Amino acid sequence: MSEKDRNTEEKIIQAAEKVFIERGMDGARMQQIADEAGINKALLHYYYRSKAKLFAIVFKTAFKTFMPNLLGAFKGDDDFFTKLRNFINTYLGIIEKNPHIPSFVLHEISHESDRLIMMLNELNINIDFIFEQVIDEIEKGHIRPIDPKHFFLNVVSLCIFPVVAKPMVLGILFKGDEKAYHQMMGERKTQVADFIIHSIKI
Amino acid sequence: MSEKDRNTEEKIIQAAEKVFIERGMDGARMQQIADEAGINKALLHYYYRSKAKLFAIVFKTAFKTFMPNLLGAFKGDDDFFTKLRNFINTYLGIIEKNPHIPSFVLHEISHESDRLIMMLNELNINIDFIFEQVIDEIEKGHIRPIDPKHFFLNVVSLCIFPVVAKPMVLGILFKGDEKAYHQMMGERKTQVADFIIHSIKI
DNA sequence: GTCTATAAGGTGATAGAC
DNA sequence: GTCTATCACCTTATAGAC
Repeated sequence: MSEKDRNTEEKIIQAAEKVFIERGMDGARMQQIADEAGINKALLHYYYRSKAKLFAIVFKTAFKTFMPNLLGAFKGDDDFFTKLRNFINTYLGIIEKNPHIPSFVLHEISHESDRLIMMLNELNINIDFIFEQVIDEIEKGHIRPIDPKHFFLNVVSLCIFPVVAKPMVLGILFKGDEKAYHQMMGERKTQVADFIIHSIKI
Repeated sequence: MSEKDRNTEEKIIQAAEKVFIERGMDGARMQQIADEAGINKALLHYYYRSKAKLFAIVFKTAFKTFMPNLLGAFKGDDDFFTKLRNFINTYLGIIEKNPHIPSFVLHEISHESDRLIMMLNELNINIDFIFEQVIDEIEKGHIRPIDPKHFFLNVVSLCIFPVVAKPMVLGILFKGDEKAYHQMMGERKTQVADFIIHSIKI
């Protein structure tokens, strides 16, 4: 594969990412992707046979970003609360750098539960060990009794929702003030962790 | 307006709601809406001139469902915690009955922040009085110090996210078991309220 | 590998008969 | 009001020259 090829491939993927994430599969246009990449439609099909194939590549990458292997934060011998803070810090950091990924993934996957199940199997995600840690902490009397599934769902909800609903949050909570919104999002790492820990710590 | 008109109009709107909410503006097809309504495309355009106009009607209704006037839960003389529980109960109840509305609204609005701002102005939403109540409760020593905006955002996140991310939650937390997912969602009213109140109550 | 031109099929919207 | 037929346009995808 020549240098030129790699550059063009790269340019196409980057353009495709931008357009697909901005407009979704149905709203995206091959023409716009070509324009964004500085080439023409024919070349797009030369490299990636169809819109569907190109989308699949973009989606897969986005999915891995949305669902990174950050469960590692819960491995190791740290204090449970430390691990929790690490998880939240890492995840909010990723989301901060890729703020449009969550809504893209959630929207596109809402019609295609089959693909989701395949991807989940592929990534071999298993979070049972987190549930076990929660139960362990309850038994040790470190945290109050709480259903581990609700607990985990709460953590993730508090991290992801504010970016998925950015337009609403921006409009209602900040009356359109982008700067205020970003400042609030910056505070979120500590705010979310504090909120959760206050809720569960005995 | 004759009885027949009203029935056809009604049928069209219901069909449009189903298709638009399922596939989004870009993914929806007038043909599918016509089929769903048991009529043909021409009649669709006879009643509602264009796809855009029909979509606007559906979206507006969905938006009002997504953002109902449930701030009323925070008015009145009840205990703050009672009001909070009422808010969560009411909102989760609405979401339970319209589980596809949130992701539809959030997705469609992500490209059209102009329309959003207009709608928000139209609905004249003002939640400052909730922030004041939070500050009041802090000063009275009923709840710990917390930024009211973060607090409110947390409440809403915990309510909405689990339905927006249903496919993910279903796949990861419940390995595809729909029944288990619905049972969990049923527990959510008390779980969310308890989680929040544990976090803020002194 | 990259381009222009064009095919092939779909989609929103309208004309016109009933 | 409701239908069939059709237009005009758009979009993906390919053919073929360079």
